Amino acid sequence: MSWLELDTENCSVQRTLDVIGDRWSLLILREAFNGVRRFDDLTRHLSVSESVLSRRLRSLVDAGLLERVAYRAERQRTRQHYRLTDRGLELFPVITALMQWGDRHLADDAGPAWTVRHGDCGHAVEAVVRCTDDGQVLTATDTKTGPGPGARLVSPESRH
Amino acid sequence: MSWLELDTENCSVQRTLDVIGDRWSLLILREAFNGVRRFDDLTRHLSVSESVLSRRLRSLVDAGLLERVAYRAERQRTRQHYRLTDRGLELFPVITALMQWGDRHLADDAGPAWTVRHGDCGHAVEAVVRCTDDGQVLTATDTKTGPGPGARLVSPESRH
DNA sequence: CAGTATCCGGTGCGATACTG
DNA sequence: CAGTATCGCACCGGATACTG
Repeated sequence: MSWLELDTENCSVQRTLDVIGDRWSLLILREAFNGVRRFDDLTRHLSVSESVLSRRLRSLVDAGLLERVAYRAERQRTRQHYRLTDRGLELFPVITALMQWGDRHLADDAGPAWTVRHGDCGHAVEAVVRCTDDGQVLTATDTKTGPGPGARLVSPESRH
Repeated sequence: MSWLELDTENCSVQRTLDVIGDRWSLLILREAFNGVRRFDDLTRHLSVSESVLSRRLRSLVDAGLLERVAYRAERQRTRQHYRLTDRGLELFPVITALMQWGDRHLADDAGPAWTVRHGDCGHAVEAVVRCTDDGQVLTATDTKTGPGPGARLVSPESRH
């Protein structure tokens, strides 16, 4: 028996997708990364109905990715916005990797609609997988996948 | 008017999600990265019905992420498997970033079920966003987002 | 401005049965 | 082993109306 027979029910990819794997969450988060954080701005930027946006925002707040904050600009009335938490900010590589793949494979002839640049120097950014030791950029074939400490076997009843 | 009023319909995140943003595609691809590539192995590893798996595989083949290949091991009969294309392999940062986030925020006490390591040296890998110039690892707040060559305005009728 | 409540419809999914 | 065909249902999302 190889590790290929390990269960994937507790896989982190699956668990993450259970939180943000629906049709709207990642798009809402992308807007939040871009600075669009108010309810009505989100309804304009995403063509999403108010009721759906409301539900998604609540689930993202419940999951600890966004927090609802009241704020008041100088001499203006109080408004609400949804701010990324640290937990939410850590999804930056996910969003960037999705964007990068789309830029490379699905962009218009004109090019991508958005660019993300390093604030300090203005150069483009890239999402990569690296070795934590020497920092070398790795492709899938440079890596080996194996069971981790939480590994479980594929349940017997699903085997023939 | 700021670039916050730019349209996001042609956003690369959205386009990518249109291809792999459903409930199963990324899990199928994760299995493919792990070396699980035959139809019946996939049905055991993912608790997905055969009809759904069939449809998802076809859409992934149509999108050019997988290719269906017949092969024959020594003295065995011909079998089929679904192999990642170059295009599919380039989703490695997406899968890795999702897994990393789940490892950090949603794992069991026991730890994650899987680990991905650099084949040469055995050290763990990480998904990061870097500056293409100096290679510095960046968080969301280190970056600036702006319109790219394919940018479009938010359509007037959706504004008030 | 910032939502909630309600209803309704389509799509995707799962179960089951069947084929080469 | 590697799928396809069919069907029913649940859920998600859209539209609309309404509230503080």
